[in-house]
Amino acid sequence: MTKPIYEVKAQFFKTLGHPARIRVLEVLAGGPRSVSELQPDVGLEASHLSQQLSVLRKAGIVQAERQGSSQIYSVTDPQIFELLNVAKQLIITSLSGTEDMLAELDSMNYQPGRKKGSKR
Amino acid sequence: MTKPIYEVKAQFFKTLGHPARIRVLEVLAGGPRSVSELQPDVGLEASHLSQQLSVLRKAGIVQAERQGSSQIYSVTDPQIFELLNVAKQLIITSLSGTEDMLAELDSMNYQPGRKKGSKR
DNA sequence: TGACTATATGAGGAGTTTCTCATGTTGTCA
DNA sequence: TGACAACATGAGAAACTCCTCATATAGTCA
Repeated sequence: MTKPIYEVKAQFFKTLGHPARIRVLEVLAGGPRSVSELQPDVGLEASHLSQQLSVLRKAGIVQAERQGSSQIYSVTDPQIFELLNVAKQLIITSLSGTEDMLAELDSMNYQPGRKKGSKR
Repeated sequence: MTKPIYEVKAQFFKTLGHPARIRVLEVLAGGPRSVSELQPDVGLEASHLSQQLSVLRKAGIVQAERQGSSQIYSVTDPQIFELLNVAKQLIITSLSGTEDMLAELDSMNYQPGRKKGSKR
């Protein structure tokens, strides 16, 4: 009952298809972190974060190691960051194609009065 | 109201998180195709395929061009194939890590009586 | 124009995911 | 041992996604 490749791939992408899970990976790019270190950056309620981490863990994308009373999470395979980078590239390229989003970016740059750093 | 990067990324991966949509991209790797050319390979009922194509279109991952009575679909940015390849690599590496799946692969190789080529 | 082909859109049930709240487990430290 | 901290798990409502079926639109060709 081995699944066809495209199903495994789709499942894999699905696992990445959640803002909090992406956020976790972005933070882990800076090195291993405990759950309580992740929490403020990801900004989820503790149990919810735990659930999202469990999704990433079950997919084999991150791994946890107990250290005293904390669990230290880290990515299993640094290639994941390459994937995130290619995705970013694709998004940038694609933004240049869709007029409205480009316009939005434009307006961000051309209005010096706006707090540009206020996102996030 | 610009979305934070991790939301856009998550949305992007979500778009890839469906077997049929991955399948479409795999077929389009061989060059542009009309909907009716895609259909047998993807194996969805026509209207369902149309809906999935619309998801990919709205995400800017594929584009359609009318040619007579057919729509010819193609990928917008060939970098998407790089993404699919990195994903494949990650999956392969990750398979080597999870014992059960490796065992499954093993059993495929060690049973000569089985039709190995029967998938897909 | 009418019949036909190719593709798209909409509505709705079934299934899945997300998130909250309550509770469980495991480790630390006094 | 008991109290506390750090994390995980489970149940359930709300929101979303998938898929089917019915219908719509656009192009071709007689």
